[in-house]
Amino acid sequence: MELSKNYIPGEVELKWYKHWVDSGYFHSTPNDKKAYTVVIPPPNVTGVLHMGHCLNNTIQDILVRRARMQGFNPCWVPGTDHASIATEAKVVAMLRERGIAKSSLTRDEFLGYAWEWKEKYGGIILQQLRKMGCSLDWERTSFTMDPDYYESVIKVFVDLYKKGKIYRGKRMINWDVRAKTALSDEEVIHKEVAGKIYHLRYKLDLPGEEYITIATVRPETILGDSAICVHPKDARYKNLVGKFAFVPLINRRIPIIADDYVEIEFGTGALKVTPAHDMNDFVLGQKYNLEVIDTMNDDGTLSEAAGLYIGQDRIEVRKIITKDLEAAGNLVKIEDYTHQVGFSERTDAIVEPRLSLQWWVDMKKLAAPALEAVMSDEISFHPAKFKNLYRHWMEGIKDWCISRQLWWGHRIPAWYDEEGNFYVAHNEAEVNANHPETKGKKLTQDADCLDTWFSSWLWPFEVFKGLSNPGNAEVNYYYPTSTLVTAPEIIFFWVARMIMAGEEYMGKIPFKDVYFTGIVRDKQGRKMSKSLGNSPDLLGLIDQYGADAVRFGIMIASPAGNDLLFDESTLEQGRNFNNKLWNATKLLKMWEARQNNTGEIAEDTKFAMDWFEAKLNTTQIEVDEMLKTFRLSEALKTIYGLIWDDFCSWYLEWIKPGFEQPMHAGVYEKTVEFYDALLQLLHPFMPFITEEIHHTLKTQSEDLCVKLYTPNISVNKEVLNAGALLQNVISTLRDARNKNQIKPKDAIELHIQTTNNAPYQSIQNILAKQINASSIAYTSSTVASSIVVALEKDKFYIVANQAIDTASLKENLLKDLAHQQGFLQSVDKKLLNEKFVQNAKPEVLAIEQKKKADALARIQTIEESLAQLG
RNA sequence: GGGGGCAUAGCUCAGUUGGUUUAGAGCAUCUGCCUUACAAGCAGAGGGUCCGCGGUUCGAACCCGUGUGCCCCCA
Repeated sequence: MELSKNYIPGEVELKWYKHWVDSGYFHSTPNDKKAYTVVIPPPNVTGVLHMGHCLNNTIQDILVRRARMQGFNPCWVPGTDHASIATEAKVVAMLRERGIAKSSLTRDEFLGYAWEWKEKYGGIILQQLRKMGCSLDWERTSFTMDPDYYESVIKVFVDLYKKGKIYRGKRMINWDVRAKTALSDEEVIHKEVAGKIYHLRYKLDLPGEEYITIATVRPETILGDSAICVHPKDARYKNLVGKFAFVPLINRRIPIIADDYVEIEFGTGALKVTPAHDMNDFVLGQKYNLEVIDTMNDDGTLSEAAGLYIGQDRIEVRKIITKDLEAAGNLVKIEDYTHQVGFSERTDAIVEPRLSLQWWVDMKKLAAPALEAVMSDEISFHPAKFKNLYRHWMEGIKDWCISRQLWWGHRIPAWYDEEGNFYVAHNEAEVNANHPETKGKKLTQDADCLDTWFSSWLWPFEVFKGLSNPGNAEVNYYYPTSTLVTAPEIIFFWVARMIMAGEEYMGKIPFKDVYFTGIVRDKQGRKMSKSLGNSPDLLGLIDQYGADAVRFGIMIASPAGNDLLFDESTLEQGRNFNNKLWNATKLLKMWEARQNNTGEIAEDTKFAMDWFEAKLNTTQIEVDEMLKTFRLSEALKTIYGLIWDDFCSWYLEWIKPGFEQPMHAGVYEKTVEFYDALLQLLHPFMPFITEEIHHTLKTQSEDLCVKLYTPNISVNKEVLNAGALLQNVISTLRDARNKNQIKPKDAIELHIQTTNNAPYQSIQNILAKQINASSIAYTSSTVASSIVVALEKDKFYIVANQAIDTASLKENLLKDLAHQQGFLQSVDKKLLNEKFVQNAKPEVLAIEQKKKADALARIQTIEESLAQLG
């Protein structure tokens, strides 16, 4: 078989992915093996694959493929999230392009368009995951708005309401006065605006004409003031705390309170507190039990509660009230002031903070067991540093606002009668059944949807219908899942809440390990984002480098627990690695065609085989350990080094027959076995090329994808050390050749002066081949006219047909000598320190003594060599 | 404002309970090689105030304090 010059990934990837899926390798059903379950963090249904997904899903695929090869029954569940806000925004934008306003549609008409959109674009991201090689069980593809899933979300809402864990309450939200809807933070665009800051004085409730002056950018909101706040350490106001002041124009008497929230330096250091119209003021209001006076209607005009200017728009009122304040003598001064103002993404109206009735989940009780699960390591976080963060958040947890003023999502199962009473139930019929007084009355369902995360927190069990079909065989088998791989920024949004839901509804934690990936940044460390345009086109990269190379590139640059600085050069490194693997394959195929079965295997070839076997075994153990502790990047680096350096650069060169010489069949067979083992180790990281080469090497009875992996745990340490010595000698002698400008083609004669010939004799042929020596001899005395090299306690004399550069030889030896002497000094410093000798552990002492002996021996060797040079 | 994290070679990172030959790897750089698998390669080399300061200890990259710089989350 003729193999191409370079490895070409495209067709190979398509071929094997299809084969794996057709063979049913990715589909799991419960059996007597141990389950290894992973649920994908469901990407937004309208999303397209970006670098974050690439990293996240590569990691999951590595874990899942590895589990498959270890004999688990792995199940990796794919799916998508309906992503209410993001999707609704896209649908609204699409409609706008077609000239259709959302406000002109009924709810059902709008949802019709949304579903149409979902059907059209919803599958794209799942197709892209196939290109990456992800071994997902496609027969289990789930969606957070599948009919069963939808029902389960409603069920959970009703259940939590019944348990008293869901309630209705007022909350500060971003209000769009034009669209008359709440906005999520993501929908508010902050712009810098040149405005004014107004200094206003409030008369104090004290004898005489005393005032306190505050600064505000929104003077019209003073009508909703319920306190003035100063910093407790502010000397100017210390004696006013606990006194009262009057709101100008309406003369409401409000307290002066102290809180270190106030910045002393800002404005006058006195803050007017308007709990109904400012986020931070609302918090202060709750803390100090202040009155909440909502002075604004939903269209931005002032309400009855304002007392003045009722029905006029707040922007107009700002102008009028300024004049009235001036007339009343309350206006101290107006200054120019540039500040951030929020605008509605959709209507461009200035967003007003406003109180609104919302649905809430009472988190305190849900959080307690979820906190305990992580603190006790029942669930392990990797890296563990996220435990602290998690604890801090869970201990100060706030209630969760779950209602959203959107149509795309799970509609809140609450019905209102015309008197404003509300009833929570699965459907209207159930409301009537539970509350007979509602029969015949007009009931209206709550118009809002639930927060997307209120459905995603059920993901780990509802993908197995754990709620819609409780106790079914699948959920019993696959739940709890094994490992969750996700981004740290959703530790609270998603991870914490899944733990709560798991405990609440399954009575069990949802996963045992959570691996937090880093954030993908560009070379300059900037987060990848659409607006910066620094997000590369992933599919383009796969086309250019191949999926394996992309997986390699992203993993090699992902230190565990750190962000990933994406740089295309690592993909290039991945492509080069593909090519290296390909070339090694070509070499083996060449040897296969030129085998010879006669005669004994040479001593040094046997040594090479023993050495590589030991190296392979010991590295497999290391890699296992790294993968167990989720150090995936290190594991890949280790495998990369094992293949490139140990296997290709050392081992293959050591066993390589002379020019046009045959390869011993026994050696060939063993080498193919080694290579296959390497491919297997690498397979979870680079599945396509490894499968391809596995089958190129020879006719296989099974695919690598499902081949069981059993590492050999016995390691021959002695042969490992002998190999390391050989490598060291080869490198040192090659260096000496280089430094003396001996051309690679020129052969040398080598004389070794040592007290122990044995270690060299078994590897003599390898040594000769690797340093291009025509002969190797042993000597007990110095060799004249040679290049002398000192290594460990031995000396090597290189005789070459070449003038010897004594000066540079001497320089090298002197440098080495200085180093050894410095080292000896540092060891002596310890050994001559009585306290060290008294306190150090005996084994540490022994090590230091050995270091000293070694250093002395080496110094002697170097000095002898120097003496010889004269 | 509250909380968390990080700082080791030009870059990205390892460095386990403080002692493992006066700190290791990959990439990049430099030198020499078109050597019969591979120039997308081979062989070799250089490169460090372990962020600053102070402390604990016989001994600190590692532990403690402090300063500086960067990053993230929440409001």
